[in-house]
Amino acid sequence: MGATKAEEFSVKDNRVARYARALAHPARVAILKLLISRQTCICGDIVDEMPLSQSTVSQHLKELKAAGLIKGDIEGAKVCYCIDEVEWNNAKNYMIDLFSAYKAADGKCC
Amino acid sequence: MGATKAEEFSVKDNRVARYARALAHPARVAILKLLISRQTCICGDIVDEMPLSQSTVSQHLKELKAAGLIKGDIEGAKVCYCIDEVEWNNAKNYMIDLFSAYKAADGKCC
DNA sequence: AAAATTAATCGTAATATTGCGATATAATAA
DNA sequence: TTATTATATCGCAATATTACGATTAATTTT
Repeated sequence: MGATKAEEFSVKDNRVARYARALAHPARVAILKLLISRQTCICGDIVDEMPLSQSTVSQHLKELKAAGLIKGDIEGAKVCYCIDEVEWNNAKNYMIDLFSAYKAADGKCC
Repeated sequence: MGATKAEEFSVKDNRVARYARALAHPARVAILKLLISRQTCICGDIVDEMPLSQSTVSQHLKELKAAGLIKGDIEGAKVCYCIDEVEWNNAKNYMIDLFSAYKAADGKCC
C-alpha cells in the first residue's frame, strides 16, 4: 500500500533522508555547485546552464528550497538564489556524522 | 514525459546523486546505522529491528547494495550484510567534497 | 499603455519508489 | 524426507518524482 511510513523512524534519520533526497538528482547537485561556484548569487541564469526547461528547473529550485539548502530573494522581476549557510552547515554536519560513524571493522566482517 | 534525463549531467554529479539517493529514505539510513553500530555484521536481525515487512526491508537492502554502500555474504541459509568500506569511503569523500566546496559568502549574497 | 521578460504554478504524462502479501528458492533441522 | 527457517523476488496498489508546455502574475522596457 501507501508510500512512506517515515513516522516510524527517528527524527534524525528523517532529517538525513530529507537532505539526501535533495541531493538525489544530478540536476540539483549541478544547481548547488553552480550556486557555490558563482560567489554572487544567480537567478534564471541557472536555467540557461541547465539542459532542462524553465519549469523543470524551477521545480528543482523549489525542492532545494523546501529542503532548506537554498534560499531565494526577489529582486524586481528576477529572483536571486543562494546557498542557505545555516542549513547547509547543518546538512554537512549530519552527513559527516553519518559517514564518520563508520570505522573500518578490523576484519570482523563478511 | 519521461523521468530522468540523467545522461545530461556529469558523471560526478550522477555519482553524488546516486549515493544521496541511497540515503534518501529513513529506513535505509537506519539500516546503515544498524550495520555500523553492530561491529559484527547482521542479517535478518535487521528485519526484526525495522518497522517494515521482510520483503520491504529486503528491497531496501537491495538498493543499498546497488548503490555499493553495503555488501552481503551468503552464510548458509542466512546472509550477512555489512558496510562496503571502499565504496563507503568513496561516498564519504564525494559528500565532503560537495559540502566543503561552499565557503560562506562574505555577505555578498541575498 | 502595450509588449517583453522573469519566474512560479497548473495540468498532464511517463516513470520510479515504497510497501505488502504471496510465492519461490535455498539451506538447515526434525 | 518432510518441515522449518531465511531471503529474495513477483505482482500489485498507492504515491512520489521528473519533465514539459501552457498559463499566470509580476515586473521592466519600449
